[in-house]
Amino acid sequence: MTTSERLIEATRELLWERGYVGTSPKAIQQAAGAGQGSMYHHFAGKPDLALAAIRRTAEEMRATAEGALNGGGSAYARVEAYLLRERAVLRGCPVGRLTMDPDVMASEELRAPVDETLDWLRGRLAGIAQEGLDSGELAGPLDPAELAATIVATVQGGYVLARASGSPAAFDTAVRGLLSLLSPRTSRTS
Amino acid sequence: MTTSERLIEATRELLWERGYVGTSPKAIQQAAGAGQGSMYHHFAGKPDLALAAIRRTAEEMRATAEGALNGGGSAYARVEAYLLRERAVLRGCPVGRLTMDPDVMASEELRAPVDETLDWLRGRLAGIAQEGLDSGELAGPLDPAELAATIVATVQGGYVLARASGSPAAFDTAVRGLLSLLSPRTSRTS
DNA sequence: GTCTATAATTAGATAGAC
DNA sequence: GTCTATCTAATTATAGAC
Repeated sequence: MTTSERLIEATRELLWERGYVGTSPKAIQQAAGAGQGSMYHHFAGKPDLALAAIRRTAEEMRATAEGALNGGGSAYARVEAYLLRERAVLRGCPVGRLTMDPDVMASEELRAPVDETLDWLRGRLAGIAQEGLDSGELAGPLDPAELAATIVATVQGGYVLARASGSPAAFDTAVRGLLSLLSPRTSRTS
Repeated sequence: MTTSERLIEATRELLWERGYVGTSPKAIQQAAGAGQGSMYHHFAGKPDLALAAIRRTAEEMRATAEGALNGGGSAYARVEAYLLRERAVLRGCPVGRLTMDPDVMASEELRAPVDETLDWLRGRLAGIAQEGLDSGELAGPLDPAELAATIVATVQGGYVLARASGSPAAFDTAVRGLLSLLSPRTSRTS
């Protein structure tokens, strides 16, 4: 792996673990096994390096989500596959956690990949929800965009609950609750 | 307000805005209008002051939630009141955001109030969900604890979506989606 | 209780040799 | 491309006068 690659990968790990504010150039250099001069040769500074790292992480998250969402089956089955896919729950979402980073949110450039990724995910899920409504698998009145936002929010919030309690169980519990609400297999009408 | 009070309040604001890692003693002192000696006289250091601030914020969040949840009406109405209560959405949850702070999560003492608050909230909502199930307002099979976790997760994740997009709208969208799923007023059976 | 030194360490770079 | 100074400011305190 090239030095530039190692710097980006080290930054990705540290951003995930400690966030932007909590990640120092020195820590990046040590994790990457690169000197100061090397880092500043390849990147203009911490924001520039973070941008490269965030873009790559965003791309990876998108690819991972797409892998679960295009697996075929009913709309419900695809959403379920997305919700139940394996996750490093206690590490949190490497993209979503950046929204709690003041310096990332303050930078138009750094926030853009975060926004675009979550926005893409919502759109993708809304499309699937729409299919479910069209086929009658999901019975309205339900708004596809609202459902999609609820699904993404449950996942992002599931990470919060899991980290707070120190156990992945809380994430799973939230997801199971959502799946019960979405489940087309059982009547829940009062 | 006493100096000690001003230090705690300033710390609460800064923890909400910038997190623990992003908040320096100097910034706290300036915001509180207190000198270094003053801060270290009243508190042992940054962790000690943060603990006082986090405990107070946790207590406040609990009181605010309780205010919405004990408003009377049906189970659905109380959950709705909680979900639709006014929030500084773009600021995020002052308790939930701490779960993304590595130094807070690494400290048993600092994490405890965060864990306890979200745990209390889940329990409180589970009780209300149970009432809804008992009265037939909500039709099973739904697990009260799962529903509660989904509700809290949707709120916590709603903050993430809102901050990512730079607009409170995403929070509202996620909440409306959840309310539609919970709504007892309409048949959604396939 | 509050204030002003003082200080070791880190943050975030720049400069220039190799 | 990488390395070793060098640099200014911030971080997180401690010491001791007032």
